[in-house]
Amino acid sequence: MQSVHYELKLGIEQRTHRGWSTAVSSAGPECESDTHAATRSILNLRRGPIRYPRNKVICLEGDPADQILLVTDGALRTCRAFKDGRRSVVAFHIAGDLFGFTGETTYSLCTEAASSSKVFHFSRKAIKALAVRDNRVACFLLANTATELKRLQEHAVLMNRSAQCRVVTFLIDLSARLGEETRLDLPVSHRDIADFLGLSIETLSRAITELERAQYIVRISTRTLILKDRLALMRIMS
Amino acid sequence: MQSVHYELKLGIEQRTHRGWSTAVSSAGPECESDTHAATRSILNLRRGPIRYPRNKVICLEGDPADQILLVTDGALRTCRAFKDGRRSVVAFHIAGDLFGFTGETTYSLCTEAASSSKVFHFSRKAIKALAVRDNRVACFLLANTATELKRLQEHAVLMNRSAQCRVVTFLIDLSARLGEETRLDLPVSHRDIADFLGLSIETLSRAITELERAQYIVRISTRTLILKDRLALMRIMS
DNA sequence: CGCTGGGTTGAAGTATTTCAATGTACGTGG
DNA sequence: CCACGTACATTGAAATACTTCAACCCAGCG
Repeated sequence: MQSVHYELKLGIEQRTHRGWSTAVSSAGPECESDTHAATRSILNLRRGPIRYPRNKVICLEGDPADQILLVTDGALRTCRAFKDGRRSVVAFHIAGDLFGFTGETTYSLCTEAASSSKVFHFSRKAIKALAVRDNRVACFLLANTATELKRLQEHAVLMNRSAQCRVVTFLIDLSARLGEETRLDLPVSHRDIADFLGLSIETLSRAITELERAQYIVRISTRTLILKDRLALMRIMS
Repeated sequence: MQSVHYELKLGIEQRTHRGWSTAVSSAGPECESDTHAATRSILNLRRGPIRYPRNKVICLEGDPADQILLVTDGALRTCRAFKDGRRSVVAFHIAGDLFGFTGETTYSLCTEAASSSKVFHFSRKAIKALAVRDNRVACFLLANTATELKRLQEHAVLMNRSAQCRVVTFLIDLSARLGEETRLDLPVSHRDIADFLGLSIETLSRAITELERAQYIVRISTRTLILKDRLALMRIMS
């Protein structure tokens, strides 16, 4: 295995990419001084990286929740499928995101590769044991879970808003997470985005078309957009 | 101040009520053995209880996030209001719920009393300091945050479903949280529920009327329902 | 070359919202 | 105790945002 540099991310601005080395998200200034040590301890427990092709199921709903994941490349989705063929995507996880911590003994959601991805696996038991010994680790996990919580709260807020607003917010948000101001390479399909935003793919498509017609964005291809007029987009988010 | 018994809740089933003594939610079996000690440590830091009348703002969006709340009576809502007069309710917090932990330095949501409520306040700094010294506390906070996360995930899933399904799920869910099988005393207004479910009050009202017409529930008053046919309700949740 | 999966676009259908009117509970003051 | 006002809830009819259905396009790939 090649030597690896782990870069610490304390804010989206500081995200950097170097090979497949990855940044681990940290929330707030809570344990700032100790975050580095905590991530290092955790990373020592890593297994992988394992490579998953697009649409590969990583954790199934109902499986024992015995692992925690760190995405180093690509994008994962946590979702639930219904009998009628519909599906909800609850969250996307991109490079740098550590997730999968839960109080439950089994996963209540399914985790799949939304695009070809690389993932570190951690034994939940081992991390838990580490957290009990070392409260920098516990604090780190707490901060991480708080970040996930915050993101989901914003998502909940978003769900009461119009299709146009949801789409724009998603695009701006994703561009921030990816650390790209203007060029946006969608790491997930329209289907995934639609299921995430609670819209049909058609409405999503139409919303994007509308944004292009208004000259706020430009479509290079279906998967890459240029956010041309961020101010106007922000205004739509209102 | 009267002597108080704090009852530990490890599952909804075990919830009990005795005077204003309260149960503190704990998520999963993670730190099971230590939860009691952790809650005791935390509770030593309590200030209050403070009584809030309905609609009283407790934390404003943008305020420094320097406290954590434990509801002992009534119900709170965390929400965000928009310029156009609309509002999203992100979560309800009822007796036994500890919340407000965040990685951010300021609150991103507003917390208000959804009904007349009693609340313990904790200094976030003090709790944080405690967590750093005592990792049972850190684990407890982690478990608690994980519970909040889980609840929000389920809510996200719910938002892609029909109005009828959302309403039924809300009712069943709330009855479980309140520990009442059949009789459901709504601790929040229809307005609040509608904003929580992303529906108009009219659709909410119609959905409930529909359930009554189908004989699945009975309306004692606008604020108290009898869940008559849980099986049928479950079927609608599908 | 044609197939397949994903994306776009238009027209028709539908669930939910909005608007408007009526009803009901609750607290206040006479 | 009743009258009154206000806030909340219900119900119907009209409007609409979004979905569904269907056709078409387009890129990647065997």
